[in-house]
Amino acid sequence: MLDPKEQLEIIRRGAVDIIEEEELLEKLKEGRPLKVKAGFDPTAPDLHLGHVVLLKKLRQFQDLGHEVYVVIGDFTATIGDPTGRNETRPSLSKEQVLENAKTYAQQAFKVLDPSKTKLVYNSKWLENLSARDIVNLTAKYTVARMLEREDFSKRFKEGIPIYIHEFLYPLFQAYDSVALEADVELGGTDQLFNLLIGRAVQREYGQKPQVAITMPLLVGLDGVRKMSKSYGNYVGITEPPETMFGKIMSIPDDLMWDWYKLLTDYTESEIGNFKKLHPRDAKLNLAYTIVAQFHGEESAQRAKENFLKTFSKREFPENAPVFKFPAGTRIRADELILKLGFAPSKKEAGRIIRSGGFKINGEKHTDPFEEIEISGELKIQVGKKKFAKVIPEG
RNA sequence: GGAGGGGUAGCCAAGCGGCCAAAGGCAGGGGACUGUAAAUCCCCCGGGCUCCGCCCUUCGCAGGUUCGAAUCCUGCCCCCUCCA
Repeated sequence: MLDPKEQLEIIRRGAVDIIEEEELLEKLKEGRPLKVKAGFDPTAPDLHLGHVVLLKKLRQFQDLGHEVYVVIGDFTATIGDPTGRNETRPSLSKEQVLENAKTYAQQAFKVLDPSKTKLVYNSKWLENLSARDIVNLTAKYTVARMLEREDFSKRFKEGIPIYIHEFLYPLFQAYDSVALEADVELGGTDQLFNLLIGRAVQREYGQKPQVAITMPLLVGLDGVRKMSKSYGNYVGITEPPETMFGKIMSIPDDLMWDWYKLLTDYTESEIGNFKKLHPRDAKLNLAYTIVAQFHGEESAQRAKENFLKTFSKREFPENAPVFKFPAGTRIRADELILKLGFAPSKKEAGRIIRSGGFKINGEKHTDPFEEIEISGELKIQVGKKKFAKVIPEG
């Protein structure tokens, strides 16, 4: 194992807060593998680059010889984290949660080392708490302290309802730490409060408090809000290389340095060098690097070439999805677009066509009612990003 | 339990008997420009109809009054504020 100070150095990289660093150093000096915990909400079954920031840090811990506990919040998922906006989160069925958890693990192992990862479900211990246990747990924390949490206090002031069960969420998360006797808990900066409650509650249960480490929240494709599936500004880690590449290329320039820092292993000075490049080239490299992490160098290379051809040289992408229609089919333009799934309604398809966003074999067609005959291969383009090959069959 | 305020499209928010598929903003889509960046400009943004017009469904829910309702009345549900 590395020297504690060197370990600390690595751990500190990219982290926003380590509470308390002294304590962490102490724990590291004990020379044992630390129990490092991070929770994941299995409500949506897909991990995105936002999660990767955390996963990468966990991976570092593993590489330093520590033990990572991925806590699937299958129980807490049914409560819903009080983020304020997703209040009516549907509670998921058990099967659904397990299903999601499986995908989660699978995806998480693209970053984590499976042999050093313990996958645990918090229903295992939370489900068996009695009313008395819960009362005991809730007696460990005060309403005043709970209201310190920013979104609670804000909602409280603005008169937006706060349900009592929402107070339970952080307490249960804290209890996870008690159950696991966690040494360290990792989370996004939005988790700081919950992580701190974990410390307080562990102390109450006679345990040494965990060290809370927060990582920056990755800003999503829009360059404004944190990456989140519900904002649609995310890059899923299982998305095909081409899609990933394209999405990354569309982020605002300013954002790319954050991404470099949080999603790649480049050093500060290397990143500094990229800043001297044309922003487009720096971004191409970013996209390449990230895609390579999940799909390998080869796919990344292909995705890059595909990108350059399609968007710089405006060539039709050879790997466009293929749709087969019976030979000689005659279909109206707007209906075709709808069939290809490139518009949510015929009306919308019509609008796109009228405004010039529809091309067949590179030629604009602006009449939504045009009858298109499918006799040979047609290269269809809708908007800038949607491509399909339509070929006759039979 | 009492008094008052409010529920409008993905979100915010006008409208308060006809000209309302419903102003404006944001988000989103298409086009121009370009580096699928940003900024800017133009167009669009409930659905259907071969569509410069017509039809259907929408303004918390259910009824009612009207030739005509998002707008008025009744009941119900939900939210907020103050008081208890």
